[in-house]
Amino acid sequence: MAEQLNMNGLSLHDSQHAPQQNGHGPGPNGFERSAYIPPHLRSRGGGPPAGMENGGPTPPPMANGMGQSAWAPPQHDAGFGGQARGNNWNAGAQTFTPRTTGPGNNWDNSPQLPRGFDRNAYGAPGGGSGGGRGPTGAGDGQWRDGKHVPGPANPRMERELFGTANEPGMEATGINFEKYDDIPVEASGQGVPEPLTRFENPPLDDHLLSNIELAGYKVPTPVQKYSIPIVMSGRDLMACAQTGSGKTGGFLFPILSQAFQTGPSAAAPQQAGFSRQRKAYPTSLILAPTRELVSQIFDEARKFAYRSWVRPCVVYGGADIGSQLRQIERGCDLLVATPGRLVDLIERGRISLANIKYLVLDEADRMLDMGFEPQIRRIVEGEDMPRTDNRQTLMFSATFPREIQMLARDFLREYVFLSVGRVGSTSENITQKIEYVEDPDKRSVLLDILHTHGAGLTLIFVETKRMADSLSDFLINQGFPATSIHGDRTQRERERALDMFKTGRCPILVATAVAARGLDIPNVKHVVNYDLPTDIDDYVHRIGRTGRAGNTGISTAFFNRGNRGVVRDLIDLLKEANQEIPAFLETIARESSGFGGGGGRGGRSGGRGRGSAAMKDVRSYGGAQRPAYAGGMGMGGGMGGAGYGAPSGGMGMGGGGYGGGGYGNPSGPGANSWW
DNA sequence: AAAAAAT
Repeated sequence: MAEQLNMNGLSLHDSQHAPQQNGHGPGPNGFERSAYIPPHLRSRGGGPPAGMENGGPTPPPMANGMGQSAWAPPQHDAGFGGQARGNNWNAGAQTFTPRTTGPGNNWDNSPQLPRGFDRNAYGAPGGGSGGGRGPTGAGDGQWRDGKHVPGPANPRMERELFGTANEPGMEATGINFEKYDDIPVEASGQGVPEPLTRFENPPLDDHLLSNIELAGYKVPTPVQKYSIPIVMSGRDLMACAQTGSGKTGGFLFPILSQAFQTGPSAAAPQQAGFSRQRKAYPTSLILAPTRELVSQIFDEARKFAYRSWVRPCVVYGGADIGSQLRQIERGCDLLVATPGRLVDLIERGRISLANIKYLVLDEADRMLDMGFEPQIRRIVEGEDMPRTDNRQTLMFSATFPREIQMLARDFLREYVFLSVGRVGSTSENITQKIEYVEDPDKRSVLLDILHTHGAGLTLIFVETKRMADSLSDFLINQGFPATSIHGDRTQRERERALDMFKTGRCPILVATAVAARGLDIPNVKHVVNYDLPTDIDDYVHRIGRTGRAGNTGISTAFFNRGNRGVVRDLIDLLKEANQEIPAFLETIARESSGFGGGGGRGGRSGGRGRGSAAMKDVRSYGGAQRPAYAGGMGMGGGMGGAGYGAPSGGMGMGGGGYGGGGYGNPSGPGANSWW
């Protein structure tokens, strides 16, 4: 049972080994159940606000009616390598992150105290690290006497972490890195460190290097070349990069490298009055918008934390919270989370952010789109997270619209701005076809395609959840091995669908936007945009599910007049990627441009610059406080892939050029919905 | 407009 804490295992097995956590048991959980208040109803009138943010001396014992209680149920895994880890932290004052105060490289890892932080008190409450055999299996090492003592090799674990993942995806061999070398990267800011060229130079931690090798990564991707030295030198980072660029490694490598070398950070001061502290104090927190993405990042973290003292954990909604709680208790140094579930766990008093040294916001623009801003702000600013001076913050976002600039201003400190060109758009690994198909004909055209391109994984994107269901039902009725993934399916169904797809047992997956971004599914042969998205960036993300890592892929999009909103962007994109442009696209583009004085395009340009918003360091245009948004939209100078998106001429023109932009709501604060 | 996410 101590195996499998990977995501899938977590959700698939939870009902088996956690019966009493699910409600009707005696003790804590029965209590939990009856006291449960839905998150969105909490702290509105009624219930006392969580009065323990600052670790006040006498927090109410049941601040939220749950958690924090003294009863501490028996740990069923206690026999498996000791109970709560935490006895090995007497290693002297180690600081986790040398946060250099000035710019420049700092490759020696001499511990420095973060500014204004005195961390000599080593209370090491229950959440600590120690000899326990982490159930994640990823980190079996220890931090002992100021040294990193990696755990023993574990062939079975190696197969699980590195082997099987690579079999279908041929990830371990033959990665075509030439593709990556074409990706332009631009860094700006004060004292930007030199990019590295190889993982070994300047050196990452040896143990990390051995894990990187196990994973089959040979050369850093362009993002990694820049981000690794930036993070290692203690700087904050704002990176405009998309999935597929290797950004997960871009933040995991430097974070883990430093963690391996400097050991656990001091634990937060013990809160008075709590003898059984079951709170975890992670040192790294990674937030991402979707459960699948979080799961994927966690899987990567497990690989690179293999045999180390670092215990990665993952929490997200839709899965049994009980098993996640137990996982956290066994050690939680690097936490990957969706915002909602994390807030929940913080409210339950099970996670403290007081020890965070590294905060990563992945797909930040996506998180804002999904309405996570209040929760993110709460996590970053409204709980016990160290302030910007005492942590390192890395933000990744595909785009850099005003809202993200605001977040960057509030969350980052003297950040380095990194702009990474699109992967895929300029590469010719993907053959993009656009077919004119009226809505009622889509099904039969799809059948033709499936018959023609029989072999290989086919990913079909639709706009709505209902369509995802009905189309997959239809395909199944037609005898195709299809399944679907969308937000109304249960987490278990989602994971199962994804797994069936990845393993090829179900090589046709019908998906909504939930799968459009971030998901790394190796070996997708064909992406079908059954319904085109209204945002060209979504299109780029979707087709980016194929042609990955140097493989070739095909993309087919069904286009009709209902999609004329994206026709301009689509043409530009196809041009840029050296793809054939069907005549009907040009025709419809001409029709549309005469339409209401450009109203069709006005929304995008006059709005808040969604989509391909500038991947540009706004600070050079008047500082981060007042993003000179409409000013410098010249689309990141020299960035590949920046040529499309905003209409030629950029934002500056967009506002004035179109008279008709009645709904153009020119980027006032909070101009969130413009349709 | 749709999707996602804390129950």
